[in-house]
Amino acid sequence: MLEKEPKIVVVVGPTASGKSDLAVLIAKKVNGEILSADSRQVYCGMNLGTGKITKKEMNGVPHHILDVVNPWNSFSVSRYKKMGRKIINEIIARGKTPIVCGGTGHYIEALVEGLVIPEVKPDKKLRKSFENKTTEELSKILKKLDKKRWETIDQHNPRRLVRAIEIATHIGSVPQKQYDPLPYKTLWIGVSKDADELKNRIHIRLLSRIKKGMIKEIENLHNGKLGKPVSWKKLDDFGLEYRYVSRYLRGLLTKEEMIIQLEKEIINFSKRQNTWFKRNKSIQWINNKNGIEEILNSNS
RNA sequence: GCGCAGGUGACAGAGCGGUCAAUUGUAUCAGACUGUAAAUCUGACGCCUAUCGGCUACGGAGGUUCGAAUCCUCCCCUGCGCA
Repeated sequence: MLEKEPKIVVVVGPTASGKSDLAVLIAKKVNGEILSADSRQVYCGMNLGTGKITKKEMNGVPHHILDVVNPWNSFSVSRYKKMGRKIINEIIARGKTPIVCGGTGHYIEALVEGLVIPEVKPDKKLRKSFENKTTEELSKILKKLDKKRWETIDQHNPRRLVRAIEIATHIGSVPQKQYDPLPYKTLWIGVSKDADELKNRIHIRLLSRIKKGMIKEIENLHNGKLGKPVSWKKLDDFGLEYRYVSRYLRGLLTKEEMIIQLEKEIINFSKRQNTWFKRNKSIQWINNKNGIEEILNSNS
């Protein structure tokens, strides 16, 4: 085994599992810098609702890809991958270890495993024109444009269908799925918690976030206190805290309903995250900070 | 205790003579994932069976009917109104 081969560490797991703390701990041990892999923490001003790590919690460890875009602008996996790759190279050039930490599987797949994203930018006009089409209609359109992709795509998913049509109209067809993985040795660590404990952590964390002013944070986003107002639609699309708190602010839910529904959604989300990570057989699962030392040593 | 409204699968809540193991939502379980990914989407969900199919079910007990979750009788229970 090559001694000096650059290595990266990837810490994954469902929301509220304690990834961020663990990543900081690892960073301290291996002289690392952290790259967040979270599709919501990239936005400025979305802190409490996303559970973004605080300066204090960072404990001196540099963190990247947090607060890189304003919430009224859009972001994408593709941009994430480009930014992340650049930063990883810089960290390695500095002789340090990149630690990717987050719960957005798709982003990690692009950044680390190298899922190649077709170079077709979102076409707002096209998307708008398909807004009112039924799923069946979209499916038919795709079938005509790109039979091959049509055969494998989820026929019921309008969002995917639109994207596939978008790619096909711009470059003829959807290219085959391919990967350009990072050329570094990768250590995958997953943080797992048993279902009841995770639920409990989610519950406690939600109440604490509300107490710290999460509702105000979201109200400010919509009121434009950060520069430009973020539309209700956009907040709804951010999901979870942003979706349910904004529905409460709009008077669509009572505070109690908001909390109950939101908590359920967070739990469901954590299950979806688990489903995603489960298929990556390289991940070594641990349920607390103990034993992390062994994993780091045995794989170095 | 008289009046009215009800009792349906884990819960909510449709169905009101056959096409009902029973619409739908929630919960639960499993899954997908090519520039929105905390988004978006799929499947299973009474019991037995690989499948065909079989069995038990709509508060309880009877009854009418070729056939009842659906109609009738009595009983039990719940909510609201009047006492």
